[in-house]
Amino acid sequence: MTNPAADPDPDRCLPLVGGRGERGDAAANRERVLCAARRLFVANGPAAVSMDAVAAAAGVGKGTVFRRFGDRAGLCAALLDEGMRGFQEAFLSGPPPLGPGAPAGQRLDAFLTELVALLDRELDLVLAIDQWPRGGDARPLGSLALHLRVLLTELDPSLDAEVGAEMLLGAVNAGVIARLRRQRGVRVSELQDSIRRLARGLSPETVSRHSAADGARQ
Amino acid sequence: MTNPAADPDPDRCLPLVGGRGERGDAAANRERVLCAARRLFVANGPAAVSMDAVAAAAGVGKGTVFRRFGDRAGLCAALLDEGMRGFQEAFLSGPPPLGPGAPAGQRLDAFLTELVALLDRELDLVLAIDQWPRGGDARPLGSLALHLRVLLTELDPSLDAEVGAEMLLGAVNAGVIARLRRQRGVRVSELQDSIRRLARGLSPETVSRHSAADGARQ
DNA sequence: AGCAGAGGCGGACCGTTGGTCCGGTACGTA
DNA sequence: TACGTACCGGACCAACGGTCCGCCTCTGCT
Repeated sequence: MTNPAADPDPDRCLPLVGGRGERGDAAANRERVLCAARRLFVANGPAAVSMDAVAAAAGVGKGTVFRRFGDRAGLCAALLDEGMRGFQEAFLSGPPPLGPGAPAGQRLDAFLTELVALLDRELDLVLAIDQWPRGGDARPLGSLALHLRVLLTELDPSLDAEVGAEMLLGAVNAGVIARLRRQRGVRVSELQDSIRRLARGLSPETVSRHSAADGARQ
Repeated sequence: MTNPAADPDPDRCLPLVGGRGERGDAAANRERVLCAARRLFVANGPAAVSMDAVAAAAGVGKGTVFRRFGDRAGLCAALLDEGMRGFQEAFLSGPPPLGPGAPAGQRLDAFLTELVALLDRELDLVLAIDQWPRGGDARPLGSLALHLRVLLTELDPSLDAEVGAEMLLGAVNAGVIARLRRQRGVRVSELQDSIRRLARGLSPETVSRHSAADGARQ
């Protein structure tokens, strides 16, 4: 890129996503690619955008894109990760009820509520990423499953948190949300209600107790 | 479309999957393609098999495959439909508790239990089909959602069956089951337990009632 | 049985895509 | 300022999904 002197702006490369030792132009290009990719993914629909297009829109060569992100999956992961970061932080170290400190029941409700909101906000992107074929094994949102598992275990050590977490996450996968929101015009709050209710069923006894005792209704 | 006014043959359009009016060799070839496709999909993994390969394995030309099934999605649909037919019939006209006649609570449990069993049995295939990119809008298992909705409504008219059905189906999507079964070695019965429990949460009040009154526990 | 026509069959063909490679270039450092 | 190096770009490749059209086979009629 003949980029007239990569901008001197320092915080351009801040997004610690990239290593410190990264060269200035490299960092700038990563940012550009990420930005262009996001834009195209959301605009032209998920599967309708080629890597060529991303490179072109970003104003860089195709090789640059592949060098940076390995392959399509890598690019998707980077994109998703970007949007997910805030949520993760809020969960790990933010204020209750989403962050640590609140009773597990409340945290679970907050987690699911916020998750659905986030998915809805980023629907096009998550949809695009989710439904990519190559993603046979590597699944994004992996860390979400972990968090959810912890919450479930804390809520009721006797239930199978592994299974529960996966199923809950599956219940609100991008396809489901897209269908309900776009084709049936369901409101976000209804989705949030439903997923919370679903979760409540996981541990038949404990849940009703926590629901009443914790005031986890909201 | 040289078809001169609907053909006189009546059963031509009936079983639209295996048309009677189909020429003998055509039917044979369809069978061969379906069979080869199934084999390859399951063996070589989902995304790793090209239409070329299917045609070759079936011993027919590529054109034949596309003529028969339209495109990749069509082939997948045909394949899935094949395995799903039995389940559908059992639900629509088989004996209770899966078939009509049993209380909704029991039918729901039977439905979910059998569904998970079926998905597990056909996992590789469903996985292959599910995770195909082109499937942006058209989703297989569409009729399942409908059945499930009916059941849920019958169970408790006050709850949002649309959302519930989609979420429950999402909770047991192929990816989820594959992950739990293959990577974590979870048993099918555990999955069945969990999905039933999840469903139970959908209607907080009614469910516990039905659970006790219907004896839907098992 | 023989014939004629409809329809299926095959595989060459096309445009596009994900992904690779290497010569040239700009960056960061001594 | 001069150098080594890492990065950039876009030409390149193989493979794929899907289309097309001429040939051949099956089927229904006489």
